Amino acid sequence: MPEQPAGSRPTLEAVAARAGVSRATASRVVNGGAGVRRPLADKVREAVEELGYVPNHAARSLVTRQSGAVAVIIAEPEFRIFSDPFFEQQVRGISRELTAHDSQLVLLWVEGPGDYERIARYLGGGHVDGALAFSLHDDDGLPALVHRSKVPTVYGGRPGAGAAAVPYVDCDNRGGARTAVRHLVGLGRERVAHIAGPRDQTSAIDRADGYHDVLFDADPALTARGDFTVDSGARAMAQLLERAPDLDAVFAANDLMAAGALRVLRERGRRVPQDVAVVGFDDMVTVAAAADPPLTTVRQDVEGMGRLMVRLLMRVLNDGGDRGPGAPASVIMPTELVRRASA
Amino acid sequence: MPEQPAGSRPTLEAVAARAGVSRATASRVVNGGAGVRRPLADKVREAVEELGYVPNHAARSLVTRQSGAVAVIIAEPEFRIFSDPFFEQQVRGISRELTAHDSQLVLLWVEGPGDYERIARYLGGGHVDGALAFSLHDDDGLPALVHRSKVPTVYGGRPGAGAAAVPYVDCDNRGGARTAVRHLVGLGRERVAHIAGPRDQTSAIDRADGYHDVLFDADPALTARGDFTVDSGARAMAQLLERAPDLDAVFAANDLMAAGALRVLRERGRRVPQDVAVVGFDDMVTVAAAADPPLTTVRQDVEGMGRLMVRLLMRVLNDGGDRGPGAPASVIMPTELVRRASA
DNA sequence: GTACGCCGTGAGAGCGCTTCCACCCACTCC
DNA sequence: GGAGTGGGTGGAAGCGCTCTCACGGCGTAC
Repeated sequence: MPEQPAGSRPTLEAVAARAGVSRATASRVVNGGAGVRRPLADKVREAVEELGYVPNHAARSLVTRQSGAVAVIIAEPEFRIFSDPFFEQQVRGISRELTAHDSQLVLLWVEGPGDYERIARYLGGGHVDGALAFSLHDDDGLPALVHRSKVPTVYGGRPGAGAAAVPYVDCDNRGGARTAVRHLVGLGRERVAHIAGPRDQTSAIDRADGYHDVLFDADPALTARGDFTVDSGARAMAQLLERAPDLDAVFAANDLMAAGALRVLRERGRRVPQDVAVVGFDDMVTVAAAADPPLTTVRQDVEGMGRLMVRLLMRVLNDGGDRGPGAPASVIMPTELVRRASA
Repeated sequence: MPEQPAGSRPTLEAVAARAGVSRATASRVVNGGAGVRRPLADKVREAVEELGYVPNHAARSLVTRQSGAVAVIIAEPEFRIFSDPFFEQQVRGISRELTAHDSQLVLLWVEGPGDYERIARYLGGGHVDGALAFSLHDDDGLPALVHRSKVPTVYGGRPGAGAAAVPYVDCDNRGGARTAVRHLVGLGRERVAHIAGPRDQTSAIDRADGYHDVLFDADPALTARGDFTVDSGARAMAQLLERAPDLDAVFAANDLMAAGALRVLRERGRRVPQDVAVVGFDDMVTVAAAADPPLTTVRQDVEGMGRLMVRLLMRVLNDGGDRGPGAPASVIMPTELVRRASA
């Protein structure tokens, strides 16, 4: 039965009094108990239990100068955000790992460049110990801004060439693309087309590079560009069909565009996979498995990437500013080809 | 050119010194400046600017006993989380509105019932001023737990009968369903089937109720149940076709199940909408518009619901514990029928 | 011309916690 | 047996902020 003054939570002071020790000792026990003799420590823990003591985060944070929170900066352009469970899985991974590190997740949703000022102020305000951000377009100003705020940050996805050398976590876009294209070639396809993503996104670039790694002398007519949306995939497919009616396979830089391609192929009477084999990328749950026919695609462990981002950040945070053995290396995660009916 | 001791951020003290006023006055200006004469206030603001002063949140929070943060509790079962941009939009709306209220968004991802303990401790710890949660299944223990923590909370989605009377924001599931079914009837359809959602989710129940509002004497053979996934929709459709081969329309309780239904109808050679008209619910971007044929569906303003949740919470927070004119009423938002090709 | 009141300002206490430092008490070593 | 050592403990100083309260100066009313 707690016996503090009603309406307010018990303080360390109260715990100390009840345990018959000083506040200093009580504090030590609450924070792990190193250097406190057993019987005393037990008495304190008992008092904590009885009083239902929960440390006041603000007070602790005030003196330790640590917030115990990490900002997750979301700045995806709308078209991607709304149509992509990707984000969700990644945040889930981040959340899980953060919990394991006793840290809180503060979500910062960026409403376009006009909002950067606010983000900068927030980060500069010392509300969070570190930040996790996602790389977008090459010309985005966010990374520079985050960098200036001095808050340790780890990126999801390889930042564009413009950005400074920052730790990031990405999947092996290029290798995954190679696997996809090799699979198509292994199926005996001889005219493998590529529906590429936006020029200014590293994931799209890397996937296109993977395509060219395998098909280094590919006919330029076999490549069309989309913007990662279903419609753009459909348009690209239509273009390709016009430019190269003899194509017998398509590697799309993501599942959404592959779905668009599938639609156009069906409309034009091309059978998948008999006439044209199709491979996507991402293994987006709602899209790939639900497509008709179900999509063969390249899977990446998005949740795992989220977790890894947190681990990397924690390492940076623990190394402190001492720059340890250099900034922690970035991590590239493997991908996996998921075979379904489309190729 | 800031002139504080290197490495540490300027404090109010520094601002006050530079402006030649007391810390108290500086504080007043920083917090709106009420009751401070113009010239002094200007001097303080100038000092703030020059020093690049940002208030220390922990210190402020320690004395005001307010965190300026709101928890968003996510506890969806996996199947839904992964396949539903719903969550994303809602969080986006919440984030936007929270920003407008100068509050931070702390994301609490619940990893199943075993994780409730942690959530309770966090909420009880006074880290947040309020919470936003989503109602799930009737038998979920979370609402009770949140309620016990005394943290003011607003729900997204009408909580089940078991929950106490809590403020919530929901869309007009029942009315939307009525509109959908009336549309089908208006098209001249005479055998309108329903693919219902899980029994223990209020949204599914309300949508089924809407169906029965219009078709109060509907043939029970015309209703099959799914669990809001694509596959379950397909299974339900197959069942319906078997039980009532003469059906000429289907109202599915969500778009995912409608997509599953579409697939089965196509496989069985039923033309949509000529033979069977199909209406979904939610207007899920990736699903409804991308379906073949594009899905006629009921749209709800998910982002708007998110924003409303925040406004409701802010009202509760501002009314304080004084219980004002009773707990704020819940809000039901209108829905809208989006006509595409499937009906 | 004096008394009263009010508004604007500053001094200072204190929010709950961590942590430095001094102290004390074994215990060991000469 | 006395001095030195070291680990365990408590006292107390802040961390940076808000807010109460006392004070001083000016305006108004009598």
